[in-house]
Amino acid sequence: MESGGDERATLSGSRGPGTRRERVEEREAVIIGAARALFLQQGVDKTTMRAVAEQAGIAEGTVYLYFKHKRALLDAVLREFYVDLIEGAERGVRQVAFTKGRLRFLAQHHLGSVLGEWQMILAAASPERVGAHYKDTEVYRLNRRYVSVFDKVVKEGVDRGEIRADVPHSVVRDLFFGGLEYMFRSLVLTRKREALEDLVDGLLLLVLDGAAIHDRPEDLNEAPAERLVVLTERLERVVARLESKDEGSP
Amino acid sequence: MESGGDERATLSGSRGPGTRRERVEEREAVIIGAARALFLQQGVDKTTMRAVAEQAGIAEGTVYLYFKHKRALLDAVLREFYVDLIEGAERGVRQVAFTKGRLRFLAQHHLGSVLGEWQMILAAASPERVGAHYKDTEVYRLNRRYVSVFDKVVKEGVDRGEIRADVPHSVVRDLFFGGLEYMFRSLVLTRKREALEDLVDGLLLLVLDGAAIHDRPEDLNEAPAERLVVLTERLERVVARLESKDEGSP
DNA sequence: CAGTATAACTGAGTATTCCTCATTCAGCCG
DNA sequence: CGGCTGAATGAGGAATACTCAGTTATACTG
Repeated sequence: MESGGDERATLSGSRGPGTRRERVEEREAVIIGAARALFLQQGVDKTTMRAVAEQAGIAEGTVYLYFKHKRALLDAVLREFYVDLIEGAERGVRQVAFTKGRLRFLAQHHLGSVLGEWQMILAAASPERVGAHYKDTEVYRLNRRYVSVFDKVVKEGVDRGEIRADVPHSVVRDLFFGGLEYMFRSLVLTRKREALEDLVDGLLLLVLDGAAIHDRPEDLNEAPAERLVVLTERLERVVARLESKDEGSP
Repeated sequence: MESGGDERATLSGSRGPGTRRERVEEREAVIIGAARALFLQQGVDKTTMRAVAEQAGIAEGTVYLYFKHKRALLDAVLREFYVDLIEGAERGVRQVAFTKGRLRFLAQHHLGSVLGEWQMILAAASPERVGAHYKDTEVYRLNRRYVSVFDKVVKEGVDRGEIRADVPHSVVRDLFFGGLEYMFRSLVLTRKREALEDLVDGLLLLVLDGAAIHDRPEDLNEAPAERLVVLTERLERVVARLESKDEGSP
């Protein structure tokens, strides 16, 4: 799929920007760029391969020398998109100290990127993506890498005592990214992009503090001994379960 | 689009199941049913109009007498889907008393319905749906009606003092449904459908109580009983972590 | 009941689009 | 300069959404 080898290409290319190999890669990049622009502008479905070729300044058949089908081309575009997204997320997280700030950054970064290129995100989530072989694709792995940036932030937050440990990670993740995706749809629909920061604040407030009202102060001081008893029983049950599981497996 | 009037049709239809009008509507329903089955089974894109016609027992051209294009047919199918969804949601909410229970029902109902017919939900969220004229479509209005069931529950929760009023409604809604959609994707991907109820519990826990830990620094230096409380909370966190790590196998 | 107007239906044909492949082109070596 | 190999081309095949001229079924009238 990725073109034949030709490793013996020398620097002797009198014409063109460099070696044969370099020219091939250059052209691949041109095609991806053309596709990305068109996909973004008019959507994936409405972009014909003819238009991509035209935009790239080559013949239609040539595109198929570089990408087996339209889907492979879309994958390459998605790859570029994800690489940028991941890069930005990792860099930003490194520059912020505490969990809340990191989550705020991730949310803003996600919304900002996605608002610019939402066709990509939708394409990445298109029907076939949910089907059988999705897990074998590179886009899936890229998605995992992106999501893992978030996971790491949460995990560190738990270790620091900033985030509760009794909520399954997968739920936190789904809520965060799912919520973001719906918020971005609302944004696109209402076109009120200036409200982005307020939305992110609302998201954080909700994800961190919840929607319920608790009049807890009394609860906390109520019968500490009772709570310890309950807790001990829970601990014993967990340990028992863990022990029995260890026996069962090698 | 919806066939000519013919309001003067009498009961005199000697053949067929009834009047002309009735037969037309009957056939429309048959087409929608055929399309729904095929869309569900193999996805919208891979379902050809020829296949729909065949399944409905009519010629391909006839389908176009009832639906202007494939998209219109999809809209009709979505309409049916949403009507069922809304009906179920309203009925369930009526039978549950408190906000938390209602939200739990809505989440389970949504996940259950969507797991059965996820192709529909994905189709409803397809790229064009986010574009310019989405707000003019009937699917948009149906979606609003469905979502408004949730909104009403939240609003009542606020009135009763069960739900905080200082979180924007739109954010709660996006978080809830967006989270559900991502959770359902995880479900489809991992195929662990038996975990549905646990997931819903996690969602509610998170949406209602939040992910953050709030310890009160001043408490730390107070009476032993207070410190016991803090200690207990820490223990609880550890237990929860053990328990959640233990999740996944019997 | 025969005749007819009209609604309902049909499927071959059109246009578009993804993709293939026989042919042509361009650069590099002896 | 001649020949060879990889790159590029664009006409053509196949699939599919949609159209329309022709056909059939139905309901109404005399």
